[in-house]
Amino acid sequence: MKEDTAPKGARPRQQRAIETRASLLAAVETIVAEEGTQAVTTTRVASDTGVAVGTIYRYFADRDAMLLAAYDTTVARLIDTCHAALENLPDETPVEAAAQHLLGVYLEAAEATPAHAGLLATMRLLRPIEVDRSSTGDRVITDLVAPFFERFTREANVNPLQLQLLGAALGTMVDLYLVAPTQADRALVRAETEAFLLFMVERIVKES
Amino acid sequence: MKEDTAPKGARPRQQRAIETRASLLAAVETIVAEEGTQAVTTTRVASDTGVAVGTIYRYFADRDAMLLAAYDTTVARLIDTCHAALENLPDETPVEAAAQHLLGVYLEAAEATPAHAGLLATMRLLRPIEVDRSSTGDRVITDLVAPFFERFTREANVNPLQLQLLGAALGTMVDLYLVAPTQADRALVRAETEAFLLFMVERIVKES
DNA sequence: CTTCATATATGAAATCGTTTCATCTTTATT
DNA sequence: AATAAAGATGAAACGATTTCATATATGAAG
Repeated sequence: MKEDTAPKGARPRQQRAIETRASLLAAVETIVAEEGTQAVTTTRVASDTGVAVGTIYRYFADRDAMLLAAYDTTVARLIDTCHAALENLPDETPVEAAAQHLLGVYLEAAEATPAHAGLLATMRLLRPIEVDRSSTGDRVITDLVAPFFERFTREANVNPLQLQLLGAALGTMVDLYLVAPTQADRALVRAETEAFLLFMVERIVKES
Repeated sequence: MKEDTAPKGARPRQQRAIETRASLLAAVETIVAEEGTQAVTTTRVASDTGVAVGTIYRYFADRDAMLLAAYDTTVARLIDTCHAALENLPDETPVEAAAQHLLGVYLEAAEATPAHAGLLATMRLLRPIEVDRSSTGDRVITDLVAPFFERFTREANVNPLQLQLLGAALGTMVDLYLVAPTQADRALVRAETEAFLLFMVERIVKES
């Protein structure tokens, strides 16, 4: 009996499908970087990648889901870079120095990701802040900031709300850093961001 | 000779037009508050207000412009409330106390504005951060934060970038405050926000 | 109070983007 | 080589945005 075809949300099983999915996300990232989120239309993504429009819907429930997936994969790549850079830190590094190092690495990685600001803004609109204490919409918090504090403050049970606050504020500061037109502006934003980060680190560590 | 009709971007001249424009913006705010930005469609706004769809385009260039205008007017109202509350502060009030007071007033006003978070997120997407040192997209910075520091730090020429940084970070913190589910969460977010504000005030004042 | 220029409003139709779905092709397995 | 499941297709349905030719309302001038 010829049953139904593969379910909608199925993870790709064939190599071909994995490549298709990746090319879709890459196209989204490129378009966002060059022309902004509004230029990301299903027809545009389809023609840029050479697939049919219908194909997009085999990988994402709708356009919004595609944009969110693009944010997640882009940021996941960025976070991997950060984690790799943190591996090299000696275990006895104090939290403050580690935080400064992490910020520097993140800023550098974000600079090399032109779609960063656009995808972040889109994510904020599509996944409005929710405080359910277990999952935030932003991978930067769950995958980078939270693990950082778990590693560097041993006995701590850091308040998730504080982490979200830190992550959200840092996010907007990074945005400003990325769009700063002159080198002097960048330096100023970076200095303020670093100061804020250290301020929050102290508050968080003090409470644990 | 029957020339062309009124230009597109013309400000309303008749009482009728002023009311129409206001009713459109009020409808947008209501829809955002109750069902989110995505529910704001031109047909929906038209039917909610009882005007024809075409009429919307006599007041706004397109749907995005309408949403941005809704943000601006909503926030302008909110800022007026804050300014009124600051009037009553004695002149000799120190900056720190004034800042705390301002924050409290703003949070209270934002709480009474259900469309706040939705419109803010939309504004961030539609008006990406630009650092041209003269105009930011966010009225909270230009109309509230900047005047505050001009009033409370006499000799200061505050760096606009610092103000943007402060405004952007505060904005995300206020978002978190508004969605905090429990009273305890709110209290925590508020305490952190206040601490951050005072931290920044000190940095800004110190440099002037 | 009539006229007339201009402001404001209308809504059907053009346009464009999203989404569905019946059908076709490819892949991997036997 | 046969076959079942995965993957891909693209025309068509749907829905939202936007335009525009036309109609009505307003207020100032006579």
